[in-house]
Amino acid sequence: MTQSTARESTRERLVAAAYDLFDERGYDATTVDAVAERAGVGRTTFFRAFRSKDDVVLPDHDAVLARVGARLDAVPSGAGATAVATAASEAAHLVLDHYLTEGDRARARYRLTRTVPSLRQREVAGLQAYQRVFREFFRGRVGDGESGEVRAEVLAAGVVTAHNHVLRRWLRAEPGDPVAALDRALADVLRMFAPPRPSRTRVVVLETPDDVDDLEEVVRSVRSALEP
Amino acid sequence: MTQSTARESTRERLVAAAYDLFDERGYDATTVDAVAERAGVGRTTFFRAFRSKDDVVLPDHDAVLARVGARLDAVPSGAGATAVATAASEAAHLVLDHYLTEGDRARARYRLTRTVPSLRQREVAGLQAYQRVFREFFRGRVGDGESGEVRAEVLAAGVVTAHNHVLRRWLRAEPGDPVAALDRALADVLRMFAPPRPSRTRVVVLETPDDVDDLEEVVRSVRSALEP
DNA sequence: GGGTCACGGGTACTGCGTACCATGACGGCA
DNA sequence: TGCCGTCATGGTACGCAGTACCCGTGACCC
Repeated sequence: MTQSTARESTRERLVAAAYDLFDERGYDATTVDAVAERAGVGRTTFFRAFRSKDDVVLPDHDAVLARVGARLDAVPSGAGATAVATAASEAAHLVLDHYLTEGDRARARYRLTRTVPSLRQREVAGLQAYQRVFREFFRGRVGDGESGEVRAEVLAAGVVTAHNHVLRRWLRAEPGDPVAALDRALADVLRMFAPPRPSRTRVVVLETPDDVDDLEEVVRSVRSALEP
Repeated sequence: MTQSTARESTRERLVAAAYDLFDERGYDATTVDAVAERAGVGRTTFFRAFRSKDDVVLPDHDAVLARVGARLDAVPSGAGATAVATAASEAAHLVLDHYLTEGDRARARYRLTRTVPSLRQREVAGLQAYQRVFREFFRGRVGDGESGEVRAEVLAAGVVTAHNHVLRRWLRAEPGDPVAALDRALADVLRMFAPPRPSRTRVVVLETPDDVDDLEEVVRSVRSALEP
């Protein structure tokens, strides 16, 4: 084995361990130490393979952003939701080549050539699920001291990340209905990015009389939410 | 003195100490301990006044996000590109006004007299990538019945991104006049949220005879739009 | 055999953010 | 006047991300 192959193996083991733990405990509850321990390597090795914990989910981030932006730039003004969803899907697929390892890439290419049409149909509806992912991600993180880069790039990278994770699980060829597998993977993504603690804080803007009426509804909902 | 006033005073002292230290050492080199010490309060008090170190320069974050959402919710589903773009621009300016008021106050009090590390190149490139992504997200959702919540989510991400970018650029000011650097950063953000150029692409559905009649009208309007 | 080099491991450190507990000031109350 | 609840504050300890530095190991070359 050459050195580069050995390093790739270590990196792959870290990725597998990380995603396993993300599935089990969620992203925030997964520590770097746990990832390194499960991968059977030291903590230092982890930070040599990845610049940060986020880097496991968002490798080579800048290149990804550039490619996504270039693909989206090709969408003409006034295009409908389907065109945008297709572009997002294609952009995500575009970066899969950058994300997946050699072995996964071969499998991905093989499967995508046969299943991309149906996948795209699925994506058009699935984009709304991704929006939920983003919403949940933001709810738990915006303004809570997360680094600015994470906040800034969630929108652009979130779709790629979710897509990546979904396809990564999907391409593992789970037996059974692939659509059901995709749904399970999506559920895993939602759980992975769920906020650590549900917020009991509600922000209400009062500018019009209707806002006051809405406030009463908010009060009721909060009150009921606080009931055991 | 009431308690709320005393707490406000503490908060103000913390803000003053923080910007003092940001001025002297830069944002990253300023620790929370140093801010608390200079303000003459304990570390715990700092985290009671601000949820995080970022919160010192990103105050009232949730409220601002709510205002953005409220503004965008006022746009009816199916509104045209101009209405959405206008709402987005107004919401962006609303947020920027809020934050830049804080910034102006601090800027008036504390001059950035020291040169701190210059803006990293990847941040400059990143802003352009965000610009494309956000614009495309908006463009794809215009008129397709998406809820205002989705638009709010997207623009909130953009606003947070943009504002954070401005502040980072400011706090890590480039060599030269910090005020001019801030103005340039602001100009970038405002340009980022400027309404996109009017589309020259029209999607026409032909299902009834009336549609054909409409096509002629479309042709005329496009033709006139193409006139200089 | 010895030197080099890439890689992994270990250790200690800084800093952010949280949890928990003690304290002292303030105000109500008997 | 003295007791007591409340609350802002401060101190301490902890967890975790990320960095710096040093050391061990094994492959490779001269």
